[in-house]
Amino acid sequence: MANAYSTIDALAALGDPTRRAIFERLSAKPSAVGELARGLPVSRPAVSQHLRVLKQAGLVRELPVGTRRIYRLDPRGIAAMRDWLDAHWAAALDAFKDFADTQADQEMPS
Amino acid sequence: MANAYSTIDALAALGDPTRRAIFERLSAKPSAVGELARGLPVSRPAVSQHLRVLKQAGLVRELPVGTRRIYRLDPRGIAAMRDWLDAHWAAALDAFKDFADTQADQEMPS
DNA sequence: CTCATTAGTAAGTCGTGACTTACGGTAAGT
DNA sequence: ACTTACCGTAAGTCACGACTTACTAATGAG
Repeated sequence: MANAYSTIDALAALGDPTRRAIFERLSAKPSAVGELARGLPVSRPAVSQHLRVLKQAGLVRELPVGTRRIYRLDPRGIAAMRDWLDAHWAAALDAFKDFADTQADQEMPS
Repeated sequence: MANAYSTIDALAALGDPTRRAIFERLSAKPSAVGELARGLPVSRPAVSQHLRVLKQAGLVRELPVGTRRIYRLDPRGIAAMRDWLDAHWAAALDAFKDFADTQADQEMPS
């Protein structure tokens, strides 16, 4: 089943600051692993491991070109996260409305 | 400065699975700490600590009622995350377009 | 056919943070 | 005033994961 753009994995992946940095750099420009590592305070293998996590989370796609692997963001993973956020945002608004009504009922029973 | 609805903190906060569970329960219904803990596989102090992180991330608001503290989601924190995602999503699309053009130029120089 | 460049993997270290139990503090009920 | 219920904080433990330094593999150039 590998990855199905599950928001769960995406949020866990972006929980790490280094992965967020990689994510932001890729949003500005698709890049190879070494290129990313040169602009970050971690080693190249570390970047490689982070990219694997991001890929499994459905946030990143890779395409090999020669001996290099160009990584770019996967809009589908981002869209899945946004849908998840929107759903809970809407649910929270509804739930708070019900909650407020209940409170009002308790304080003004009639 | 406390919290300013920074997406950075919000993503880090939702990176933890227990905090995501709390977040989802609060989206369905504002709840007190003990009520949340009763439905989760962790102790009440653990829930308390998670709620503090969520609050500092701008994702949650609390209102004291008697000896209890009712927690509910803060739409502003969610909106900040969504804006961040949308910005990077748009940037990624533009960057990929430029990237594709560059690739085409390199393969068909004229 | 080397040699150089790029990148993923293995193995091991180490700090962080997610948990626990114990405690103190506040509000409501009797 | 005493008890009960609810909650945050302190302190300490422990596992996980984010790093590192090897090593191996694959592609391109000379």
